[in-house]
Amino acid sequence: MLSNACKYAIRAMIYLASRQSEDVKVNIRDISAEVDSPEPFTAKIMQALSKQGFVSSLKGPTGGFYLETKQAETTLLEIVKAIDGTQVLDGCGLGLKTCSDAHPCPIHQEYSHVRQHFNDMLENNTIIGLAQAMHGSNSVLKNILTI
Amino acid sequence: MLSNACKYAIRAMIYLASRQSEDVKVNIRDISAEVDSPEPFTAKIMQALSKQGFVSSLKGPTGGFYLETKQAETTLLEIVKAIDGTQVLDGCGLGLKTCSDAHPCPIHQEYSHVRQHFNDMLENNTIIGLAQAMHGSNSVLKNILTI
DNA sequence: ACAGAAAAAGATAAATTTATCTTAAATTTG
DNA sequence: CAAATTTAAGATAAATTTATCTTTTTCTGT
Repeated sequence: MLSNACKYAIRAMIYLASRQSEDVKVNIRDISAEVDSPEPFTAKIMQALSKQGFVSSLKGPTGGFYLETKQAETTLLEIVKAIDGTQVLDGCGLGLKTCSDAHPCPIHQEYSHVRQHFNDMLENNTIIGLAQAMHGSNSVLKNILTI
Repeated sequence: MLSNACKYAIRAMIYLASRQSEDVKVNIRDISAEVDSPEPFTAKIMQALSKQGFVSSLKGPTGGFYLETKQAETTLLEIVKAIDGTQVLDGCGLGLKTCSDAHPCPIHQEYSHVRQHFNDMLENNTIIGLAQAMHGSNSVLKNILTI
C-alpha cells in the first residue's frame, strides 16, 4: 500500500515524537536502529522530510533530528502525500487514466469507498497522537523503540 | 495499491469475459490494444494467468486466450493473490514484521479495517460480474473495450 | 506435408525503488 | 582555532518491477 520509504518516514517521525519531551536531537544511527530501517536510506528520507519542513534538524555534535510542537501535529496523510504522492490516494483502482465519476471503471464506486476509508484513516491520525497512544499500550513500536 | 501487472491482468480478464459469449479466442495483440497495456508485458502476464489456470489458451492460428465458464467466476481477490501476493492484503500498514493483534503497531486497528474493506471489495467482485455490469453502463472500460 | 499464426519460454533491457558510499558543510566542545 | 560529530548533498550500486526481444513449440487450414 505504502512504499518502504513512506513507512520508514512514518515510523521515524513517531519515534521522534516519542522523544520530543526530552528536548533532545536524535541522530540517524539511533533513528534507524530503533525504527529498524537501513541507515543511509533513512538518512535520505529524513533529509527529504527536513527539506519539506516535516522535521527539524541541526548539524554538528549533539545535533540530529527533532520535532517542533507543530510538526508533531502532522497527519499521516501529509506524510504520504509528500513521500509517495497522491496516486494511491486518488488514482483509479484499475489504473485507467480516463476513469472518473462520469465514466467510471467497473470497480469505481466500491474502490472509491475503500480509498476514502484509507484517506480518512490517514487524515485522522497525527504523529503525536500515535506516539501518545503507544504509551501504556503493548504496541509493537514500543518494543522496538525506547520510550 | 495494486501493481501494473495486476491491473493489466484484471483488465485483460474482464475483456476476455466480455467476449466470452462469442466463443472466440482472443490473441495478445487484441487484448493489449483493448486493455491499453504493453503487448509483450501483457503476454507475460497472460502466460502467468494461464499457468495458474485463471485463463485458458490455445496455440496456433485461431488460437488465443479465452475464459471457461468457471474461470469467469474468478474473484479479484484470487487474481491479486496470484499476481501481487498477500502482502497488501494482510501486511502491517507500517511494514513491521512483528505486528499482530497481540502486539499491534500504532495504526493496527484502523488499518486492519481499511484492509478488510479492501479485501471484501476484491472478494465480492467476480470477473463475470464486472463484465456484465459494464453492459448498459457508461463504464470507462466499455469505451476502451469493444463489447 | 507445409506454411502461417499464435502462445510459451527464455534472455535481455529499461525504469523505478531501494540502498549505499563519499565528500562537503555546519556546529559544538575543548 | 582545531578536532570531532553530525546533517546535507551528490554519486553510485543493487534489487525489483516493468517492458522488450528472440526463439521454440503447438496448432490450423490448405
